[in-house]
Amino acid sequence: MVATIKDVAEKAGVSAATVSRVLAHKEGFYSEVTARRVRKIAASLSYEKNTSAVELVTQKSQVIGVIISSTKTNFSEKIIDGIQDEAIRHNLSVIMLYAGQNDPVLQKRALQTLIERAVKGILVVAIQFSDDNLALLQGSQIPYRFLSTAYNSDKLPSIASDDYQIGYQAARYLIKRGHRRIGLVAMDTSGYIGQQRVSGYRAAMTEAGLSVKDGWVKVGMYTYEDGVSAMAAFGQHPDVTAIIGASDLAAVGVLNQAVQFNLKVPDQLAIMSIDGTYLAEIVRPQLTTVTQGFYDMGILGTRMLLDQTKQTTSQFTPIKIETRQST
Amino acid sequence: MVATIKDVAEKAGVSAATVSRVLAHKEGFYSEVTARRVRKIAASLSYEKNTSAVELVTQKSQVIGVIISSTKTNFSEKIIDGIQDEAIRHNLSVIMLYAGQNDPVLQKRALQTLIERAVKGILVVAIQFSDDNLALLQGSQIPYRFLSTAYNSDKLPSIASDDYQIGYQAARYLIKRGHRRIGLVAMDTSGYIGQQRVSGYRAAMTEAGLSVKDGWVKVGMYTYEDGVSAMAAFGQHPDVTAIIGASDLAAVGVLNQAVQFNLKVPDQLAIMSIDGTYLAEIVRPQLTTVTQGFYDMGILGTRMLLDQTKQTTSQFTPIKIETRQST
DNA sequence: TTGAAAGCGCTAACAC
DNA sequence: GTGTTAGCGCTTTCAA
Repeated sequence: MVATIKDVAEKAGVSAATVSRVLAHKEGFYSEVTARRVRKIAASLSYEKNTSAVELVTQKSQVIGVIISSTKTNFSEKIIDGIQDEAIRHNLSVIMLYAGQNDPVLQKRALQTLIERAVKGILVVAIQFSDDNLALLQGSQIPYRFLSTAYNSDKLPSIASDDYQIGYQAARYLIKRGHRRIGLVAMDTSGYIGQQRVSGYRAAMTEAGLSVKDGWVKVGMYTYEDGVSAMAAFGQHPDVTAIIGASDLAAVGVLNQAVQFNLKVPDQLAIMSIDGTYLAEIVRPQLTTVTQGFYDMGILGTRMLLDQTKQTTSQFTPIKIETRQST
Repeated sequence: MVATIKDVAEKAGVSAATVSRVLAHKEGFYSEVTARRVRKIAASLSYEKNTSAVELVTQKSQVIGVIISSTKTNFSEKIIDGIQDEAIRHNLSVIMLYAGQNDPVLQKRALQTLIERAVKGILVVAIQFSDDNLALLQGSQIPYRFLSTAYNSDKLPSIASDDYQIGYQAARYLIKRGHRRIGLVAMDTSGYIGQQRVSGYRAAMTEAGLSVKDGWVKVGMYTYEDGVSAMAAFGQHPDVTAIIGASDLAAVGVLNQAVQFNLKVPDQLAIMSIDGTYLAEIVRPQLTTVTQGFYDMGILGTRMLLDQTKQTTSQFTPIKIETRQST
């Protein structure tokens, strides 16, 4: 059997309360002498606090839960780094749960695990919840925040990039460089993010007096394969001179297929991507990107979770364009 | 306030015991009529079980904990997929905790979080624990298993690739293709894995009557940058005709630096990598790899965690060589 | 088929 | 400084 606080108390010749106080560092509630004895015995017994009991009686937890998708786009890592770093600063533990990309059952499972544990807050990374899971989350009384998933309404607190601006800035950047025929590929236009980006892109085109031909916008799910097949659809002699990939991975797909077609990048075809993960830097040519502030999303999200007063305010983290070799 | 079992019981006009039985699906302990009423009221109150209380009283948990490193080599993802899939099959929840790569403090923090929660089992992925953390884990009475981290001794249950074989097979593959001067790069020889791989590599060389020159083995920490600088150290006119990278990422570093030197891959320099993640397939030329069975490690690790009888048996998952364009 | 009661391990008044 | 006591929300005998 695992040692309990009682075992320690008994062996140390004190009450459980005293042990509790010593182990919780409640300064000034015990003498150094007892403290030392208690600590020694606790260690010798391999005593570990039973968190279930602690949380049950204190009615609070020092844990924040993060729900992430097992997505193939790889930016979550940076968001998580941000969350971790900020959580450590506040002396909180972070537990992460996987939920499939668009699987309501897995989402619910992850969510429920967190709610039942009454975590201090929930961060949902890059996942769009189904309606009933959203209701479950909202009914739970637990502070939450969506990272990198803007919902259509401002009623849901989220931290993300301004996806309209992403589309707009990317297109504008290419237009400024002389491109007039620009493709946008692998975007999931069934979601808000994709819709916003396409809108931004269209706005930039229109603003420059350019029209968008049918076929220039190719939808997908941000994957590598979507990039490949989009480029394949454009063919060996694409009628665009530049393509924006919906993610770094998708852009690499475009790039590889373009090379396959013997197209010189960036001379015959410019490629730009969205995200700005390490991938953009390790492929050749390196990809010019609209880089998102993922790390900051993690930091900010964690901070806001703890600051109840700001619960419903959504926020954008800044984006920036990093010029590399592909444009 | 959040609704408790008592609230539900009261409103349903039954005892807490009955509510508990209904909600835990203890067949045959209640009538369908009460069950229906209880369920309806529970839902209307947004009642959620308090897991702390459940675990406190039942003394067990349906959760397995996974400790992962925030490493830059990116294979953990597949291991985690395996863990998830197998866990779902057993109706278990999985929570993941980050621990820095080699930071005993973060390791301890993660470990403690898990131990205090009395999880059903702990899986440690790609992390080498410090001695005291190892002691902490072993003293906890919780089943555990190391994935992709073989320890020097067979006393610690682990599931990993046979790293000696990885080094041996990789070198042998290249030797068979006619290479006689082969480099090995970015391996961390302060750890067991790196040591084993180097031994295997040396054995294959010796077996073929080849000697290993000073400078052919360059150490590192499996990173992209290590690959780059190793290749830089070999220079524009390397005295090897093939290089084995310690990870896919490291091999990409080698590749990029080689291309920078205007070396044709694979004609002037063959490159091979270890891991076999998606990276190897999306770079050009695609990398020939010693592919590890990461997904299977996850599956197997989870399964063995639950099967106490096999607790201390270590096991290897098979490796295979996938020929691609870089050799 | 249901209820009463005990108790899991811990913390936090409150008393001394 | 330290002990006593009550009770967090739940499950599980035991009794009815």
